[in-house]
Amino acid sequence: MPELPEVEAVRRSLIELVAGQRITDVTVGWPKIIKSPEQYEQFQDALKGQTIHDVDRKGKFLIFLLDDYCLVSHLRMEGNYSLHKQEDPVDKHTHVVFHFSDGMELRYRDVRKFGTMHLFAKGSEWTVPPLSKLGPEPFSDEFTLEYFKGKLSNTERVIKAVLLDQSIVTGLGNIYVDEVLFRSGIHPERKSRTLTDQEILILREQAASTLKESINAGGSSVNTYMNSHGQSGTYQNELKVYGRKDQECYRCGAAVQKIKVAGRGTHFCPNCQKIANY
DNA sequence: CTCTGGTCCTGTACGC
DNA sequence: TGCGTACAGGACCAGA
Repeated sequence: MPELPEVEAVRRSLIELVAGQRITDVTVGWPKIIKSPEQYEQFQDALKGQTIHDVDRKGKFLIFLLDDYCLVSHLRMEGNYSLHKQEDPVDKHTHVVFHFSDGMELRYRDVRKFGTMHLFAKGSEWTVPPLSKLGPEPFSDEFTLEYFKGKLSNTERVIKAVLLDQSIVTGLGNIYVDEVLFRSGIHPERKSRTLTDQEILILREQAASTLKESINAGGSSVNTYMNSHGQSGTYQNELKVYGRKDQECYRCGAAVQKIKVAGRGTHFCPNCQKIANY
């Protein structure tokens, strides 16, 4: 559920909590979260003695930079980090704990257990999945009109499926794709190759502006999502179609519809986002 | 190539 | 009131 703006909110709050912290030990309560190294014991061993220097992000991935390693963390549906004292009671959904030399600990909590962590030797993280497969972020210089046009015209898929594909553009998830398509006046089931140059231009602008606005609002707090300080964002109040099934479209008053597209619940306004004629 | 459906998970919503 | 069941979803994988 956390998408780019929410992960950015987490990154900003997290860096204040962990920058400079030295890891003395790591507890792993659910080994499946650790995707690499294959043996989670190696994950634990490698991290002992490492200091966290910075927390970066690409798309929906958090990237912890350590002395010799790089920890790549994906929160998936509802993973979250928080700092605790050792003596604080441990929630039953806490699956990974990073113990620090000052006695505090960073806890990774994830009710669904869908989140992932990859540990790589520093510098190699961009050469292997998952980071190597990511396309540019919507507001990056690499996300040029030529690039976007090329990707959209090169496939028979519907636009929603293309926007969810992290290898084409990274950071959008189910919520923001619906919002961006609404703001662009484009039906989620339009074949991406039928989009006009003008529509592609608008889509690119709206993808960037929607995410930027949400970042500035601290992200959206749908389903009680919060950053690592326990603060919620406010962008959920700005959502125009997501979660508004059967409610009036803010723009035209028609009832917002919910259908399934690319296997996902999809909200759109049938009046503002017409598919006819294509 | 692309779509569908299963997988991983568990809390929540819903029907009876 | 309480129980069973369907559902949600990011990324990935197998099969059509």
